Amino acid sequence: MTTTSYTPAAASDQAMWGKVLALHAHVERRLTQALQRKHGIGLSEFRALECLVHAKAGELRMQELADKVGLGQSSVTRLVGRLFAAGFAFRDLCPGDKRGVYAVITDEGKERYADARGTYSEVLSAALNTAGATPELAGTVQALRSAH
Amino acid sequence: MTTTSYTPAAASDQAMWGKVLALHAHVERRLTQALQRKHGIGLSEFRALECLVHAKAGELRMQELADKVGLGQSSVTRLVGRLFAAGFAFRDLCPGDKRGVYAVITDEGKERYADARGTYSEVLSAALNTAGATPELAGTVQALRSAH
DNA sequence: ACGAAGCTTGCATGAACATGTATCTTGTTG
DNA sequence: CAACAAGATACATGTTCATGCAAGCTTCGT
Repeated sequence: MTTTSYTPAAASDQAMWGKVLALHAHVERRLTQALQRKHGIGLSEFRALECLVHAKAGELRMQELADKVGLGQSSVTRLVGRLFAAGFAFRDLCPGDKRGVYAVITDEGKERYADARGTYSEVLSAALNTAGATPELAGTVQALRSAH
Repeated sequence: MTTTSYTPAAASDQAMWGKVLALHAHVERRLTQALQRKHGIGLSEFRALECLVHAKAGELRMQELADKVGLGQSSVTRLVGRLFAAGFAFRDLCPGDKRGVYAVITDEGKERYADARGTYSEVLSAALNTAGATPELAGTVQALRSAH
């Protein structure tokens, strides 16, 4: 009838997604502020460093990094540019394919990540706790945590 | 228990939040593209219209709107400016408090919202389904839907 | 009670920044 | 050479932070 014939869970999906959005906004805002204030880096930078630290040899192709941090390809070009400007990473040519570029983390980048990691973890759990303490989001947080 | 010195659930919180981020990025991207392509409005505009439609008299104070859509105060000033430029809303002075401003939805705004509402609902459910079909996110989506 | 000083609140504006889309450059491959 | 792939760049948008301004509120001296 409507565009698709019949979408049974659409209404509850919408209510559910509204809570996810509220939770996401709440948590991400706190993480952003804490990382910026205590360590001088943004959330995308932190997550990129995290990916690089855990990657083999501390390096990733640009497109791989884009997928892992959930950004577009061009955003990652500039993100790595920022990491380079801050001394946390550099670009390296891919030996086999001269089109390819590796983003490589530096020792300084590893240190900054190690510094910020604790903050991230603490603030994340704290933000989830405060969100879970509100009646509106309690069920959502609990469901996510139970599911692991 | 120990919120500060020792956070037992921190590690799993981090893993869990990574999945929420992936899900959020996936779904929001699809919603953004669908609304922009089919109805020529952004996600924030759609959500603002939704808040206004459901608000008493179709009007909200700027700060109320900011809270509901999860944006900062200045972002909402500009968001309502865009809605005004598109003919979907206008500003009205608050009678009691001359500092206050109401954002009021227009008939045209209500129509555009009614048009886009179906798209939003369908794309949301579809995006949740595709995400839930991946082994990585299946558990997360299921947990959220069960919790409703 | 009056009223002015000082703080707070609600919104607007300008500059900086991050992101997405489209396009361009360069390199690879058939 | 044609077709395609990986990144870089140009441009337009949207978001935030810091700031500014105007209106309400509070307090205190007279």
